[in-house]
Amino acid sequence: MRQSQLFTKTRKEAPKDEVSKNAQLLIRAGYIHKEMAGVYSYLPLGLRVINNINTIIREEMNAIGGQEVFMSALQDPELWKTTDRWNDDVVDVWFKSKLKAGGEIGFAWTHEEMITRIVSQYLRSYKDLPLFTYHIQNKFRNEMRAKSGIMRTREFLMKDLYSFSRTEEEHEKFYNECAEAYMRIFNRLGIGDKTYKTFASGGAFTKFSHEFQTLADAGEDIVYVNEEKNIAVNEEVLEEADLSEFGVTRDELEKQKSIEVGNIFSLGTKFSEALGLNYVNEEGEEKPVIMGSYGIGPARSMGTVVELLSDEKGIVWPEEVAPFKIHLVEIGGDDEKVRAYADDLYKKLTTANTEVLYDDRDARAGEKFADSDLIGIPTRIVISKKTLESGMIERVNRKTGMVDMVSEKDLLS
RNA sequence: CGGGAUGUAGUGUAACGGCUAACAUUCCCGCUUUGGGAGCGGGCGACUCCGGGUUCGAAUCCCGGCAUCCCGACCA
Repeated sequence: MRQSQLFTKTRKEAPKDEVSKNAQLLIRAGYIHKEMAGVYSYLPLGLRVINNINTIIREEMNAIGGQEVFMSALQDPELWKTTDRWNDDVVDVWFKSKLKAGGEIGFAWTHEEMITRIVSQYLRSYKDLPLFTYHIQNKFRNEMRAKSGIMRTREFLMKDLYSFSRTEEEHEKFYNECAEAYMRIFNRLGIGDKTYKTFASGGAFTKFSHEFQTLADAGEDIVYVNEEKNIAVNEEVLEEADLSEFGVTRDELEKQKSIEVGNIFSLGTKFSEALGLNYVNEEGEEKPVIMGSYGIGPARSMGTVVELLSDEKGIVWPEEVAPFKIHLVEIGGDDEKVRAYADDLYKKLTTANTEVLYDDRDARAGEKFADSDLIGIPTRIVISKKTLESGMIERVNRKTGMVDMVSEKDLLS
């Protein structure tokens, strides 16, 4: 798209009420807008990033058999009463409202109850299993304190997948496949080398659950890591008895700050029993379905990428996440030849289906370069009188700062 | 929810209880400039968060509310 038509603009200074690096950079570059504490809107650049992240998540979830649905945000109190999770004393993050017609309504903070009821409408036989459903949708949580920019908000996008299995073995198999898919996702997001599948306490049905923790100074969580052994555990399972199961000792672990970018856990039959989600097995007996729940926050992941990969000049997006692949910057655009060439190149690139942001603004080079660094598109292409005279095109790598000259033909191929 | 702090043009900052609320930036106009947020001139933009109070006089002091941030608690 042409940058002259992009309605957002960059700013030199971040609002004083933003302290976190992710929000400061994302606001300065025009990716997001803060509505109020813990509530952010996504602007054109930001939405493109979120969509890219969601695409990665979808591809990986589909690859392990996930079926995408889209569940409503508005929640039926009666449904939640069956699991005793409507009660404010049990769940303290509810946003609730009254219906004009009478009665109450809730805003979804998770979807176990809803998906279980939906699936129960269709699932009868062992032949229907296993089944994996997921959706990407807004969650609402009435947090006591929002903080850390887009990392901990009251309204946020979440991908949650729910698995339905016949046996523990079947459940375990998918659980592990999903964990592997999660690591592929974080690798593609560019934060894989800092992200650990972390042991956490399990709950009623399994001894352990897992969090995906990305080591970062901005993190709110604490994990204990052994990078060589590729093992991380959270505080809940720091007992020696647990640690010996993982093959580490306490003094081999280093305490580090981290961001929880995902989590997976076994639900056992808690929801299936509460909501009557049973299937008939080969012997004709009715059995409760074994469930699992698997979450990733796309917006929190976006914030984590910014926290980890930005530098003093601005954001540095990984290839797959970036809002555009190429930032085409023309300088000296009052020269008709430069303008015409840049226009033409823009046309060729977009025709070739390359996502390109074209800085066609009537601005000086310094301002354009500063903005380009701040916005953080991986590859910058510079067109100027100089490049025109050389017959080559200047290409700058945002991450490394490396500059090379390429021919138009090589660029387009 | 406990503790602390802060609310002034879009943004960042200033202003002793006292003149028309100042400066920078953004934005608009003109000239100049043109490879790292250029320069000069002119201009637009503020019920100083809201409501009370004290005072001859309040951005400034007091009370209440609201909002935002930080620390803690909390956080499937």
